[in-house]
Amino acid sequence: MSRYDPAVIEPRWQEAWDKAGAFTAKADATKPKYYVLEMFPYPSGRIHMGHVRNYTMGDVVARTKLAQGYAVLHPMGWDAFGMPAENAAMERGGHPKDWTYGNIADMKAQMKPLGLSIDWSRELATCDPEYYGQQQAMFIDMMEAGLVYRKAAVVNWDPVDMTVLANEQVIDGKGWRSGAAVERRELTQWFFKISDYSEELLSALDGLTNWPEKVRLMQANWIGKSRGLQFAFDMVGAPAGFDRLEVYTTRPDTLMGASFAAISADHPLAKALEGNPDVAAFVAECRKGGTSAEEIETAEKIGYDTGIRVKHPLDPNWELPVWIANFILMDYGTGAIFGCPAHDQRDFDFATKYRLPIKPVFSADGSDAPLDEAFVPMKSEKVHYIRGFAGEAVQTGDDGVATAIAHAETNGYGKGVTKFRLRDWGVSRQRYWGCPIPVIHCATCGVVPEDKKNLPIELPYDVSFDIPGNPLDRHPTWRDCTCPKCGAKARRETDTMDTFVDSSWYYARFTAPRSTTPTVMEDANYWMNVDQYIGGVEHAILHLLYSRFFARAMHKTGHLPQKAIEPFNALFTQGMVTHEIYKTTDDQGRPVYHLPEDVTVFNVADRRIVVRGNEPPPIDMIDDVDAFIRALADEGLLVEVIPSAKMSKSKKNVVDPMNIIASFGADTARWFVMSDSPPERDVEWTASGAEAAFKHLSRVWALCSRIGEMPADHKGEGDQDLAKATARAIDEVTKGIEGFAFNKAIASLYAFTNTIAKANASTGPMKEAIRTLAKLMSPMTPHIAESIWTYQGGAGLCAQAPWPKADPALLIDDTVTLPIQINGKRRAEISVPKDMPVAEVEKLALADEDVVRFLAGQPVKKIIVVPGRIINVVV
RNA sequence: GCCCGCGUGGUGGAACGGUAGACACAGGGGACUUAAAAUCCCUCGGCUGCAAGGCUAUGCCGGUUCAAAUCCGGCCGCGGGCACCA
Repeated sequence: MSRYDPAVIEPRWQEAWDKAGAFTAKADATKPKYYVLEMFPYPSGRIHMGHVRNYTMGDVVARTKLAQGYAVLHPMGWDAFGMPAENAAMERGGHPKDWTYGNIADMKAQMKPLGLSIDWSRELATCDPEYYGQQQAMFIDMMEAGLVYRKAAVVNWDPVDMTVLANEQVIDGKGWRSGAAVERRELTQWFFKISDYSEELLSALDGLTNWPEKVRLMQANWIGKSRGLQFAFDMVGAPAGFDRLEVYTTRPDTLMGASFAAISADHPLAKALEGNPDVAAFVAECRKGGTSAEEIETAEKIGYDTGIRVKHPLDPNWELPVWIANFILMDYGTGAIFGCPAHDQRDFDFATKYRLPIKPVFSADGSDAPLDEAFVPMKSEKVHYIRGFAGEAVQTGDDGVATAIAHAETNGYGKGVTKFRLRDWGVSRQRYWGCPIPVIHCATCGVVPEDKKNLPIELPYDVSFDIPGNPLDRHPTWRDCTCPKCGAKARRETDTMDTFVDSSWYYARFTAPRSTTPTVMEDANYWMNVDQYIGGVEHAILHLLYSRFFARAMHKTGHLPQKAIEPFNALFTQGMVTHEIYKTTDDQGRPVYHLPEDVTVFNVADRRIVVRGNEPPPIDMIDDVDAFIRALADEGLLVEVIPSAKMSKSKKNVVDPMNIIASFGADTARWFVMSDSPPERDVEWTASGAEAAFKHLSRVWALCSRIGEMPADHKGEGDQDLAKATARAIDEVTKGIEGFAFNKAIASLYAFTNTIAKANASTGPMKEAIRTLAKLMSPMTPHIAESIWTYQGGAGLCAQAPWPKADPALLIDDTVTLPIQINGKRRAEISVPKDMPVAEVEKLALADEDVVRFLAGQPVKKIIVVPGRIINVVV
């Protein structure tokens, strides 16, 4: 066997797999199916290490399941609509379509050398009319099913560019291009009625037992079910038609601590008061800045006293002022609240600022002392009500709320209401590079869905990006059309869909990617659901929640079977790939970042030093390390190392996977991203780690050569030990892969490799062991595994060979070593037969000479024996 | 501001509530070599001890338990999300 040369073997095996059609998904009634999917990429043009990690994880699962006898579906596609394509067109000219398809070709060319077991015949791109035409058909179906409507909603408005901005394009409250102060402006927009499914999307989370607990929690909090009291204040001094002010509160037990009422700047009452120039100015002030919750909630809290008063529901003589406040959201509840500063920090800050009363309703011990900050214990905690009006004086917050609601209902001033924080999904985007909303505006018929036979409504190619705004708006021949209902001249909707719509059903499309309907029931029935979905935790809420909603909508409109309404049986959220950042400073003190390949890292006397360039300075004969470092700094060579962060172009802490593949091969890149770090955690890319991975693969290669050259009749003593080690490796690697503990699987493979290298066994068992090693490595490093497999006489392709099974008899040891603790500290250990009864183990433990010495005659109070685990003696 | 997560040697990490540091990287020492690279062997949390060993140690403080990195409460630090980034 020659030298390990990935550049030679990797293309050869990739070709062999292609030729064998090894990864083409084929429905097979005789096999169980397995659908593994990684979140599809946005075609930025370059793959990065995060992609390599994500797709390698999916590939490990897919290859293992294939070996275990499943019919595997492992597809790949492109989340191809979105802003970057338009930005590229604006910055560099060119067309979003050309840019996108060029990027897809580039990225595919970079993914191919990784040797992923992808069925490329199912490839799809969301920007392809074949895909988005079906999405338009479903939009129309959803309109007919009552899941789509229009309403006014606020957007970020750039008053200089006269264009809508994405939250990302609002920086410090200003438009990213114009620099103008952004305003919130209302626009009529299209919405999906995801709120129809609030309760169901929440309760169904309980069934997602193979999802990370944290993702389910985040989704539950996002949906935000709450039980509270809705009631109306009688108003004094309000404009005509505003007799009562509806408010919703989740803490009705704090009603006696009310010190003011506050309404959103978007509240109808605020609008009615805008005749007053002071109010108008204040409301305008509130509308400054972007629409994001982060911006609104971190903005300084400001308020305006309207002069209107409301009467407290429990005391008609008690009046509270009505304020307009910038931190009240119109989207949640009724857009109006009562403020209880004693038990809500935000209200506390507001009350302090505007000198409003702060009256505690309850306290920990029943005292009525003034507060320095809001007292907000958990609702499950018991508190002393000083100003309670319902239920016990000492009760939990939960009970306080329940009795307050009951009190309100009995006395007729309010009622218990369940509300959700989840808002309907606004899908309108005033942008070109997205799926056109298939709707027509007709002067006589109103808003009419396009006739399905006219689908797809394709994006026109002849558009320009030289002026801001949506090019579709100023494209007359595309925009002008005829009404499908009455045939009169009409206008096409120029909004396109949120790209989250595209990614909310691609998993279903993969089951029949070329069909002329969105899905084909037979295929969806066979392949759905996705058995294992893998992607970044940053998608924990929006993408996954939208997909769960969309699957339900697709079921309602006949595009998915009932069983697919929860499309992802198991979810795994992987961590990011990070790298340390190398920084120097230029003459003006501005930071300059350096690519990892443009610096040199070395050690001098236990000090890790990084310098610019590819050559380390001469380091022999250094006796004063500090002086040496100072000298480097004076020459401007010394590089500052900033701790690892997510790889990003702006910080230049990126490693191009293509460079790694070019120097070490795909197997090394794959092995490294799967080793060391647990997959859910961030992994730091280190050059030394990649080299170590390559070294290890070379060692395995050399070991394979050595075994191949063993004389056929060699006999060794260690056959049984090797058989046991093999069984253990099979067991541990299988469990590691199935439990998404790839790092542990790889640790077992290191140990197994070391065992084989040191083993003194006969030739046959040695060959058997290394073939098993190759098969166990093959999900991670498929190419080298094929070479070893073939060299050692394995039948057919390693990729298609069955997964090995561990002989259970070989996994059990006859004797176990039990540590003995005295008062919880490990003091000794004994070796006992694995089935020894507890009483005998106790006797043996107490007779142990170390134990006797430590006990020094003290009486034993208690002895705890955890069979097969540990013994603890308590004195 | 709100929601969620994470924190273990010089580094990445391992550890059904049960021997903290598996497996690696880096470092140190040695073998081979004219030399270097490669390879192989030994060592490797800290303090202490000739040694056997002892003490100490999982961000910080407190609690539950025979036993806590793990469970509970509080704090600190870092990261993700916050509805028009994908």
